[in-house]
Amino acid sequence: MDRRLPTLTDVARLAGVSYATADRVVNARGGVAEKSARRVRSAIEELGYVRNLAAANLSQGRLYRFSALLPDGSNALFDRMKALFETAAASLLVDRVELVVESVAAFDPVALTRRLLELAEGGIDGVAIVGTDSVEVAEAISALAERGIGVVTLVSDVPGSQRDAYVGIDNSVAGRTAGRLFRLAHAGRAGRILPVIGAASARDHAERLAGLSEIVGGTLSLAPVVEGRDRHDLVEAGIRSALDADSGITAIYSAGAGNAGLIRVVESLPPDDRPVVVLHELDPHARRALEAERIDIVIDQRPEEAVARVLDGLRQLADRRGPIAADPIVPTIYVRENLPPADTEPETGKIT
Amino acid sequence: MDRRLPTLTDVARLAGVSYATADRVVNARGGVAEKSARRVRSAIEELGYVRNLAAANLSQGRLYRFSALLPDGSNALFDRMKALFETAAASLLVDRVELVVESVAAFDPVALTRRLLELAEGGIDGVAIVGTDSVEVAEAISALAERGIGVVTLVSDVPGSQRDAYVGIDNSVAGRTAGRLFRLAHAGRAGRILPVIGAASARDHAERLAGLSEIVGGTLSLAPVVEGRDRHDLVEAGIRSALDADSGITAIYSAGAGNAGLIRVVESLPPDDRPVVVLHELDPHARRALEAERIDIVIDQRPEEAVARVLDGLRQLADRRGPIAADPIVPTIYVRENLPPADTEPETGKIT
DNA sequence: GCGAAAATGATAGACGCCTATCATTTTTGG
DNA sequence: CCAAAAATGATAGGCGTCTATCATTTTCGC
Repeated sequence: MDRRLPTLTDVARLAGVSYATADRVVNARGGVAEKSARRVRSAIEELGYVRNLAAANLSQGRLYRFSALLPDGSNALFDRMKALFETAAASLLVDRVELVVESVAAFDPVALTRRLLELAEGGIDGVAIVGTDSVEVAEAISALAERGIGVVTLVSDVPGSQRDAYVGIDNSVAGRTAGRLFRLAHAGRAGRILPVIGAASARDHAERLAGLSEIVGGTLSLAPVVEGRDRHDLVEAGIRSALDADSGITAIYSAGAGNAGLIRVVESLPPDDRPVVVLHELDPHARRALEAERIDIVIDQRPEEAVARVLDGLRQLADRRGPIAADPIVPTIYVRENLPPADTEPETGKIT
Repeated sequence: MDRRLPTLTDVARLAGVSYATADRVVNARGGVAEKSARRVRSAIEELGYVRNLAAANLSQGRLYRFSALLPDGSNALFDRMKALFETAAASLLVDRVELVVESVAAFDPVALTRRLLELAEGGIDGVAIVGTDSVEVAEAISALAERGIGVVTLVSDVPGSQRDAYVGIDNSVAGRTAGRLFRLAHAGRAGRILPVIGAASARDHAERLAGLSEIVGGTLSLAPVVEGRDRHDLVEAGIRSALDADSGITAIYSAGAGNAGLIRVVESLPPDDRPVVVLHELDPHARRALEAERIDIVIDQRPEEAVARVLDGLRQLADRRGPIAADPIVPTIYVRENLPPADTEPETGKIT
């Protein structure tokens, strides 16, 4: 049954050297004649030897220590990610991975930097952070990288930094995707899209908007942008006045948060004569609106996938299994019919 | 730095019993007074003890042996899955997981059953199969389940069997999703959708078609179904004659394979006056057509995710970490703009 | 061919868990 | 209260790797 895999002892025997020499080769300790090294390598090749990571880690009492720093404040996406990280933390314990999820002040590069440097002192193996476009943070990342600590940026990247990977969507792609869907939904007819963003200064929102503009054109035009500061009330007010001002609006694209406000507006319109609505992030509001056919499309970042990739990536980095593979996360399109099952966790709120 | 996690020895000490007794409790060997067992359990609780799986497996020389049985013949989806399994196999070796990917005769329950029973004899730990609706196969699965071998069905389920999980999309959901997109793309205008399937007897195709019908209605109707037997030439011919016969067709839905034929037809139509096209599986043909704006939507099963889930699930089953979590895989919608990067692997074919 | 340097061999202990054995203590029933 | 049964303790060996030490052999330069 349980055929065993070759061990380093097998390799040494086949190579005709001692275990010690084989070990010197695989662990690059030096002091081995090239001739012997070659024999060991070819024995490894021949036997298909693969080092037993479990045994290796056991022998060193290795404990992976990772930290995920998420911005505080309430935000559907980060709340979800936090929950996902915490669930993952429990099951990772079996593999000797200790994952700590922390909050840091949102939009505060200084706080983030400080915490990163503290972690570096604390002897951590890897960190996941939500990037901020700031020089301090980029420098802190370099400091971590120097110590061999893996750094993965999540949702938002830190441009020009030495992070090992970015896990998140390309916002320009997301915007173009929205644009494509608007074109599809207009079926060649003319229309005007009302863009709603948090702030023009928010890079991700701006990128989405730029992506959208790339695709629309021809029969579709853009109405003046509403800046809703990601707040329900402002979003609601902004959209209402835009709709009042322009009866030619056939579509609404919300690139930011505060979508409860948008949904309230749409709910007050006649269901059979409302604009096409595309928004971001599948939070409970969005899900309900989609189910009620008040909106058409939700573009989502797939936090589940992002979290899984982050953790995978951090582990690989910690094992020095080479640079981590990272195709970008692709924004996912949800319509009413392909919604994933709702999270049924009763939200005990207990943090362990 | 490397704080260590509590070991069973720590637990025993805290509980005031010997290691042997603590071991008897955690491994359910029996012969322990309830009073002692309780003390051990509460010590485990208090320390947050989690058994070190790596050490456990090491001590037992455990080698996970999994097998993935995929139908032979050439099929874009299964080819892709095969490649994914093989890539995964290499990196799983580090974790002492031996994964063998095999082909079995497609649509042949007898061959599948035979191979399953052989594997059961061979002392395997888990199997992934593409289900077939057949009693023999269901019985073979039961036989494996009895021996404690994990069985996961992939892409297509085996109804009424004891498989531990099904990993794949709900085809009815896929069909409804397509329907929703057609409604969106018609923007309230009337239209007629031409459905193309492999054969009416193929359950998955039939389910997709049924899903589609649930959603369309009102202004949208269905043209007579084209059965293309998943062959390019037949699909092409079928669609051409359907389009000739009915100039009112505004959309085409291909629920099966043979889409190269469909694409050829669309390429021969004027780009600015062609039907809305939705088809399944992001193979190279589909990707090119999407990029060239000859088709509009591809609904994909996400083979990457499916394969990852299968392997994860098999491992969990082998470790007896309880029943495996399984939200269904949700069919993904691709438009031209949110395509994942193409597979650029040069296919060296080298397996290490 | 000699001494120094380099390479190699041999081996032990640790990591945490599993399995097994045997001795000892405690509990139970009559 | 005693014998039998049940529970508990103590401990050894092994899994594959890493780290370290020390002894021995081979190679090299002159």
